Amino acid sequence: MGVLPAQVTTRDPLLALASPRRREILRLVWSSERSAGEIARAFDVSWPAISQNLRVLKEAGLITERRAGTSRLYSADHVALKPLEAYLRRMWLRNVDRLRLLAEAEERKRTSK
Amino acid sequence: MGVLPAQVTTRDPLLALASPRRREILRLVWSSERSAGEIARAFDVSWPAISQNLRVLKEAGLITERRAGTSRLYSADHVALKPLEAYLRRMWLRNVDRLRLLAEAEERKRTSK
DNA sequence: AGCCTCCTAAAGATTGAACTTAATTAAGCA
DNA sequence: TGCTTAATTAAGTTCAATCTTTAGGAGGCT
Repeated sequence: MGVLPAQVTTRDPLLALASPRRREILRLVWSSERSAGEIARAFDVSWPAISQNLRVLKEAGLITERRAGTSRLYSADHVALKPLEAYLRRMWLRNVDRLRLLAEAEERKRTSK
Repeated sequence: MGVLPAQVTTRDPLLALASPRRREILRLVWSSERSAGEIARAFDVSWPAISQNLRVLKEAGLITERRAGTSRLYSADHVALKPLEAYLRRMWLRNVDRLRLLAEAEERKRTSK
């Protein structure tokens, strides 16, 4: 008698948050709705890469998607994120992810040449 | 003038929690100290596999290690885990990880033959 | 209709995570 | 010292995550 699930595939929220990239994306849509394009422009990776990450976040139920014309607008789902807010805010205060992303970029540059 | 870090390597706590296996381990040592052997016996994987996971948790600062004779005793670091407790308890109430581990085991069995 | 713009889907490469088995360290005890 | 128990380290394999490039779909304009 259960209601059919809204999402076909469901992902592990903590696995979704394991990626610094996705945490940065989440931070971008934390307090204001943003289009996929806006988000992609904030990073130094390809557009599809961001699109894929947005999907992971969406399937984990951490962000919501809304279509407006040709754009898709994403924003954080604060209801789902409630029990994680304390941790994320603390982490962002220390700018952990920014440092981690920089370190990873450096590492990639170092090993590729 | 900073104090030298107690851990040589430091890991991402959310990355550490991304693994259902490690979350189950964490649950085991949540309210009582347990030896590595005790923990390993609770799972259907090799001993070194558990040892590696314990290290990840330790380097993420989520568990503490104490040596007692030939044993090593692990327990959850509730200070570090404080901002994540709400989420973990909720997840464990729903037994999400147990189901996920079972599903993954099934999947492995299915695809390997 | 045609042609933008915006974005996702598909396919393939590369990297790293999580396991395996085998070897090693370290403590306790005869 | 040598043997046993307890656990990690090392080396190698497999699989999945994340990126890339290329192709496709859907809405809005003229």
